[in-house]
Amino acid sequence: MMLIGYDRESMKLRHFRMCTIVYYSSSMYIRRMKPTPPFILQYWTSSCSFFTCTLLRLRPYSATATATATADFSPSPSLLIDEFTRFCYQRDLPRAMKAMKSMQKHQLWADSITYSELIKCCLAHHAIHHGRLIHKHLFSHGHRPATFLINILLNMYVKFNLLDDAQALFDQMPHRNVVSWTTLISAYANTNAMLHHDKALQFLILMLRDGVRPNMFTYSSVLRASHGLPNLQQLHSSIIKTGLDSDVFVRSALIDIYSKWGELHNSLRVFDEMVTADLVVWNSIIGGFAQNTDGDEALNLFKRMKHAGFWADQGTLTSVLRACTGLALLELGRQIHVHVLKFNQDLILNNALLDMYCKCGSLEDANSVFSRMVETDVVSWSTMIMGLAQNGFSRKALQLFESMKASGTKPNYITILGVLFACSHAGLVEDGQFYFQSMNKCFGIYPGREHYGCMVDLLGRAGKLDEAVKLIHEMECEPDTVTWRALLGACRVHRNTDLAIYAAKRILNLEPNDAGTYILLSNIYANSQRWEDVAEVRRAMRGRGVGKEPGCSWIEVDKQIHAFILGDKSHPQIGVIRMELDQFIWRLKELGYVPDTNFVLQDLEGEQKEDSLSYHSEKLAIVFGMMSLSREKTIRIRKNLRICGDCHVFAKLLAKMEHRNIVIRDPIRYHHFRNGICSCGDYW
DNA sequence: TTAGGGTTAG
Repeated sequence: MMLIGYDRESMKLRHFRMCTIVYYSSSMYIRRMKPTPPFILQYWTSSCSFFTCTLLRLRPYSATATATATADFSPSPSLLIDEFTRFCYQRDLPRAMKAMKSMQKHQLWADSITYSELIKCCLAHHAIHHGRLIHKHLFSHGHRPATFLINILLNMYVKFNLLDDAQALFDQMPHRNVVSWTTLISAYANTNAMLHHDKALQFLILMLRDGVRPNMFTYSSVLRASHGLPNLQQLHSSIIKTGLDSDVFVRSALIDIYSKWGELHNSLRVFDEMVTADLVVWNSIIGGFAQNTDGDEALNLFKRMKHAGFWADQGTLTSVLRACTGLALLELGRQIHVHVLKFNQDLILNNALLDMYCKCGSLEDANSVFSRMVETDVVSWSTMIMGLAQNGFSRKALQLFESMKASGTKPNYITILGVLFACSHAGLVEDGQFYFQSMNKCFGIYPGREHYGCMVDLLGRAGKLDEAVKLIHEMECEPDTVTWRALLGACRVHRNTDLAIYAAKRILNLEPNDAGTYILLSNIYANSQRWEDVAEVRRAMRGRGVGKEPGCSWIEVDKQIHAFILGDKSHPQIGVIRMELDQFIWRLKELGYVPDTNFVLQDLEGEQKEDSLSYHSEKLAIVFGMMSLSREKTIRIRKNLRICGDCHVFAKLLAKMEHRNIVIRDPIRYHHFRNGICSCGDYW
């Protein structure tokens, strides 16, 4: 390669082939190079073209400079563009940017593809400043880049999450094609803000008015922005009219959005209409059901998928684990764990596995997975902290939180929630207050509704009802039903009827058809022997058509799920189970067990009262577990309602008498019964 | 050049 420059003495363009080059940037000496061998100039990196050079011309084979020619180096346009292009393709961002600066000075531009490579490089390095310089260069000296290239810039701003910059650029575009519109629509649809979703939908209309036809990219993006079912159905009809509903991306987006709106039948319909699905669509539909707490259907689809000849990938297994988690299917979860080992480096999948073990009440397995994970993140730690807290190991949860801080992982909103949950469920009032008061100062996390809910729960359970009410009044955000429910629960435990009625009414103002609150209120009246008020609540429920959800417990035995519903006698072995249960109650009574009739919801007397308690679903499930599972196996039960005080005493005593381990998961927390005590310390 | 699935709470 030769260097080309103007010789200041002759004022002519010269080729310098043999020289020692000393070159400067401003006045600073940078480098000196001797030619080896003479006549052949070593290939110089093109960085020399950006400096004023002093060229020391040498005689052949002479070591002494005989003449000095100082030249203002002025490279040829093609050379500069070639260098720039090379750096862009080499992803050498600093050199490419230098080369671009020189091009800008000489009013030179490379082709669009080269800039797209450079912008990719900026995105990879999150180099926003460089991205803006490229934007400036492309529009410098009145230059007008092609629509293709502006689209790339537009996408760059979107990926940098600079939507205002993207919008400003879009507004300036003289010509917008389907990609320009789709990029902007997709940007607005992908945020969580309602306002942005509205914009995405407005832009779809403007796009149509502009005569630009949406394609599959546009529809698969804009679907995310749909608000409500009518709007979604409208979009779905437009998609069918254009014939784009056969596109797998569009189908997948339709399945996702129908699932998001809880329209699982529509999701399934869209899915079933497909002639063939690829793996991702299967994952969409399985994930849709798993996230909508319809684990049964998710598992059915998983079976169908395997039947159709597909191998599960990380995404599938994560959703299937989530379904197991929701249904508390420990044995199936363990089987999935075997498949997970193939993807043992996948962080999200491992986190789902951790959560499955925690939610199925097997902390030993969760600990074992956690300790073997090569990579952990804030979700892994938070899952473990919450898992320990929910399972009654509050101290361990707090110890783990300290380890997390020591590991350098920054806690997030949910981590703190787990910490407060641990405190509230173990009665650690002072610890809870300390973490709550320091969360903003130490971790920069402002307390949200959920944190206040935990604190109300913490104070309320500890009997500090006045402080709990004071805290609700101090909340910066409006208290919601979760907050009032926490107070209501505390009122029930501490028998504060007046405050309970106040809290319950606040809940019913917000959710007039909430069966749980009516039941809790009726419970409180029943505990205070206010049977007329109980009847009044029942009347209000009937008036509104609100039904009490019957207590239901599930247990997994030999890969089969057995459900026990209060008052339901459909289980094939129900007669034997009831007889066995009566035997256990009789033996326990001899050891001092007295049924706690405070938990009966009806105004019944004597034996009748005791009877309705005897057949609570969890008691039937426990007895069935004892009959079906070998002694060394833990009896694991999932419940739809909170466990009642009588069943709690029953489980504790039975676990001791029969030397069995029993775990009951209710909608809020877990109870591990062993040797006459429960992990919750009777505080729940 | 533009689009798709999976993890922690309630």
